[in-house]
Amino acid sequence: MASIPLYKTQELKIYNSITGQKETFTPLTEGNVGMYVCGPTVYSNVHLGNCRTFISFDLVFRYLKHLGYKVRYVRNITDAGHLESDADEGEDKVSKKARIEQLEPMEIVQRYTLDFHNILAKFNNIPPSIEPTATGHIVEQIEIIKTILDKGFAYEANGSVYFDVKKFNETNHYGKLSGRNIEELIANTRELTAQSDKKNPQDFALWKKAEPQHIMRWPSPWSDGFPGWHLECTVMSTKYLGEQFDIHGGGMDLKFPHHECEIAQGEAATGQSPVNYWMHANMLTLNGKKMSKSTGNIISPAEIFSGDNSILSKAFAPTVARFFMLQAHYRSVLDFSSDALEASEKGFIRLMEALETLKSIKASEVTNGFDITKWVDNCYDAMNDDFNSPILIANLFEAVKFINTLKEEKASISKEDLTTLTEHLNTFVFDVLGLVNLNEASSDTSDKLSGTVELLIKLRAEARANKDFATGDKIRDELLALGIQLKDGREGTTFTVN
RNA sequence: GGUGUCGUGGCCGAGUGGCUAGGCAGUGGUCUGCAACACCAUCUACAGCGGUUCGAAUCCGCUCGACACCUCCA
Repeated sequence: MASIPLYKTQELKIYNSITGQKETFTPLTEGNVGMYVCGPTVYSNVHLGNCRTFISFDLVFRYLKHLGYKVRYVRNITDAGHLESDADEGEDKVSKKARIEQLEPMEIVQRYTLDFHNILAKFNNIPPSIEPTATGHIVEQIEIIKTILDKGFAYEANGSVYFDVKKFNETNHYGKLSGRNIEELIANTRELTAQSDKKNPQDFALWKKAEPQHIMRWPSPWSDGFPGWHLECTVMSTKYLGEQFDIHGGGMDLKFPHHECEIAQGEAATGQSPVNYWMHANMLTLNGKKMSKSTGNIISPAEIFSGDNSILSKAFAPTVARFFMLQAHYRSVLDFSSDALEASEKGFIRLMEALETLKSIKASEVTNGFDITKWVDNCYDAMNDDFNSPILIANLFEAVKFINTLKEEKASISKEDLTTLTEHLNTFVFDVLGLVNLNEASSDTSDKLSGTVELLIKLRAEARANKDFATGDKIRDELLALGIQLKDGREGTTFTVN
């Protein structure tokens, strides 16, 4: 791994959603980072929009690790299906799916947890350090409800326990993360239905009494029921990272009410705000609208990999989709389209080919045509500026241009600089961005393949030497039709497989 | 209706008070037996209208438009 310039490691800035500013990152414990990211509710297949968020935080995880931090990354699995709406009636999403598919709720959970892991692995995400489940932490959730009740920030009503937002707001600020105030919320919330147990519409459930038909239920001091959605993240983040920790991430759509409620719960239980840096990843859109399970405006990773969707012109490798996403900043909305993905794929291939080319570059006495030190600085500056992967990638393409110029022998590089360039380029491409070289992925068959193609290249070279261009072109064109492209250079002919 | 974000060239997407983002596509060259690849050069920009400023696409105001949240969602 490439060494990090010492003066660069202390310059990381993170955009903190709660202050709306980029702040210099200072962890609570020097050298260590605690990071929590809200995971999925596992009641259906993960879609590409979900994946973008987890790829964004995978980038954060990878870069923090690259900077030398010891990172504990906690990401939950929500397997206690929560209600489909805030109304008191309503079906639990996991139970509903279980009923429809005639399965046990935990079979649903298992199926979609496996899908989630499988897809994220295809995108080359590094698994989190701890991946706790909501149902595995019912006891802890009951305990924290007791604490919040003791502190007077919650009340029991008819077997359910609700967080008293109005009471909390007397001493704290409910709405500090999402920039709201309670008067505004009251003015914009519909009236409670007559049968609600809540004192105020803004109150949210910490514990819900289960209706008789509700399958997923646990005993508690208040009723047989299930915990509120916001509570699990409070419990699992603080259990594994402490009452206060460094980074809390999640999708932009979780900012309100989910993360707002987490802050309220944490402050109510401990008197301290739980999180130092809030990070929110922006949405992936399709046709200009947010991808969303409930509206069905989604495309699945499996469809990307197979090309099996009418909006796709072809299939795309997971790493190409990842590269496409990393070409946009994580806080920007990114619109998905087949054209955009194709453009990314071409750029990605050019990047990978330059990495291959670099392996055969010979060092000279001096470097001419490129400032390696400045380039390394630029790469770190990009990532230190709130994980700006698009700028990093732009810098990588500057290196690509230089490498191709070296190949043409129109520039030169010293031995030392060649080492620096190679190490840093590989580090940024593979370790930090988490991209995968497609040619190396299928190394099993590649020996036989390359042997075969080398033979054809030799035959073509003989034909061309004899001015038999028809045969030479036939070999070239038919290989191209198979996805194998021959490249004639001054050192002979090479090939790439698409 | 409330809150917030944004509107960049053919497409995708960065960034910025004066200094080329980058990728894809296009055009003209170099290379080649012809190509492809690569390289060099190059053309399309900062929604509109005002204001601040020596200077704004970048700051401020207004208008128009888009999106997100205010109900489950990454």
